[in-house]
Amino acid sequence: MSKCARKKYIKTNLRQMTMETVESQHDGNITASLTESKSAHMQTQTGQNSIPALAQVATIAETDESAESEGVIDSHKRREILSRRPSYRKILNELSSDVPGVPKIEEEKSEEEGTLPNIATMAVPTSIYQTSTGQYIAIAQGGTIQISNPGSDGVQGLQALTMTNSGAPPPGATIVQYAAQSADGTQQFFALGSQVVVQDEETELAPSHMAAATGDMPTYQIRAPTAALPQGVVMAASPGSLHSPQQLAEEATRKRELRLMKNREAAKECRRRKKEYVKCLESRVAVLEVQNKKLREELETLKDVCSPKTD
DNA sequence: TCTGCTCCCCGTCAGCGATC
DNA sequence: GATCGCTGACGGGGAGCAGA
Repeated sequence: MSKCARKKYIKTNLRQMTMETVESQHDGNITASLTESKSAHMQTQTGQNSIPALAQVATIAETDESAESEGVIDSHKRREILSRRPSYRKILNELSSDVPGVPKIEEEKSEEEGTLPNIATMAVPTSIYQTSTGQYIAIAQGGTIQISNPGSDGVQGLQALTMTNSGAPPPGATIVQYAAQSADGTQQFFALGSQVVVQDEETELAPSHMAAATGDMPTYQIRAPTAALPQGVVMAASPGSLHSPQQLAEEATRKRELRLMKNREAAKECRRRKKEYVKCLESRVAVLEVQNKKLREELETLKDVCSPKTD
């Protein structure tokens, strides 16, 4: 079995174990199964195959080749099970409602709702981008660009937010390069062609991390000297206006790029939630272990008190 | 220094459920 | 029924580490 295949097979088995764990949680057997799962997971992370849980997986993976084919056969069934699994947020919130002290994952107020009411009318279908440092850049109607720093780290040096189309990009495709902080302290966008996005005059010039701290977000304007509409923004063509096959192809490419971009962001968010979920479960395990220990001690104490003394 | 392994992160695809 | 968001699965790449 190749390294990659073995790795995936182990992953799959671990995942199956985790799934059983989650299901058993819903049945109320939280502590034991969770602990098992956690230990299995942690053991795998450390690569120590002498520990029982991993040894079990390793045995499956390395000595029982027939299990692999069975695993392939069962993959559809497993997939069916997995596909019905509720989201992490859902599971966590269910757990939270059962047990006080477990923080809930907040329903995210989407940036679209909160800060960008006009996004729906914008040409760029997804108007919120995130830089590699977590900054959110939103393009609002009229070419206004908003930058939001979720953290307090501020922006150091040059960052690039580049959106390109794989293959041959259609004319008009958005290419945005974001220079977060230039040497002279100003912030600029470089959009398609030679357009420069400059800070809105009405906005007070403030460091981005300050803006994040105060909630004030600087706004930016795409300066397009020759066009009424900012050319760095891809305007959505109405279906009726698409005639030639080339235009249709461009539209399809644009849609695909948009979908990929959205999915990319969704995957990031999903992974973030998953991490949060796992952290929460781990902290719960810790709490329950302490609780369990206390109860055992209490039991022993009661036993000592109640049992008749023997010589 | 090189090689192999493991872990982690990311982008993409596929499939499902929810919503319109 | 179409669209959208979410998430598991998959494959790739980089970083760190241990052994040759």
